[in-house]
Amino acid sequence: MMYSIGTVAKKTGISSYTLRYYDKAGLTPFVKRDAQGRRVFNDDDLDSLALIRCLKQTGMPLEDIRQFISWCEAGDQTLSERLAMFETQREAVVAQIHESLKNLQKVNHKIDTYRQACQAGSEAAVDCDVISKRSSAELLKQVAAYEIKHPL
Amino acid sequence: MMYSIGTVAKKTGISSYTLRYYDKAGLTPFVKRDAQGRRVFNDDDLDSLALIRCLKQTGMPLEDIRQFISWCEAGDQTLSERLAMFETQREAVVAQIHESLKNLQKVNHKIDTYRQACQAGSEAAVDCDVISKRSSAELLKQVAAYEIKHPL
DNA sequence: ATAGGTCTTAGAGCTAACTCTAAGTCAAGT
DNA sequence: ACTTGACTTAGAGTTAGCTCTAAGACCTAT
Repeated sequence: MMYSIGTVAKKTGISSYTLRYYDKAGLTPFVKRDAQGRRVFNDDDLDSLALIRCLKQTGMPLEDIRQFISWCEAGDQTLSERLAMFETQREAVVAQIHESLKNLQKVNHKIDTYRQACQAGSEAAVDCDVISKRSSAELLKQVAAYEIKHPL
Repeated sequence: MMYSIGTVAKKTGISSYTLRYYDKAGLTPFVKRDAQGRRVFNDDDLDSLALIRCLKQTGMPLEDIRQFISWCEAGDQTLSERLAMFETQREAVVAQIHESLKNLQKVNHKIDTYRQACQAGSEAAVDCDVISKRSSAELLKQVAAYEIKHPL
């Protein structure tokens, strides 16, 4: 299947402005053009866009993504660089999740104390601001519960 | 204990430029001044900074954090707004973790295939690009393993 | 008393990642 | 034939969140 930039924008939620910006930045050198010079996306291109979005979401700057794409274009002699990149990026994602779990813990604790404060009608009544340290296991269970409601 | 802006910068890793920027933006109206007009931070202020950082990390814009802080300054009649804010923010954090788990899954899969490709010396040999869907439970186990190495 | 360090302010500059504008091409529909 | 609409380009503008500069005040140690 072939898709125009507008169609891809709708399908992916990435605006056509942004898609052109990515193209100019060298993130999508694989996108072909038609006789009129307009971009024509195929299904592989959509997969690549999904990967670009994934990398971006993990906090990778566009410049690094561009590097990765150019390794892909270069072929098999860059396989180990690409593997190393993803291994580094895995560390980043796991650390990110770790950070988020800490933030979740803090937010949960705030919810606990504000619930009590709302009941009491006053903040002063509940100022034992010691974190009721929920275990990591409990936090993971909480995420897992969300997970069950909204599967991957 | 009292701390100068420079000391707080070192303690928190937030630059003094940024601390002044936050102050100008209304995020830290609680910070007192000395006779010379210099900012003086106490331990409560450090706690508030930690909370500000937490909210920022969960993706909340500074403007919303400013709103929250001004609710805090306003006292008990804003308790329910603050509770509602944290409840919303919890949803955001959980969704964030959910996104990160999806990204982790994708990155893991890439690592799997690039390992095989590196072995084979060629990408073409491994192009069965079907995601070897790891269960969410497995992903959570992976995070939990990290968790054990680097406890909260 | 003078140099160094830390602070103050207002405001300019920077970066990443868009986001949009202007001017123009092209093809399809009425 | 002509309008509509989607596309093209180069390049300007925007936003958030810093990051720094310049000019000056003040305290402390030599």
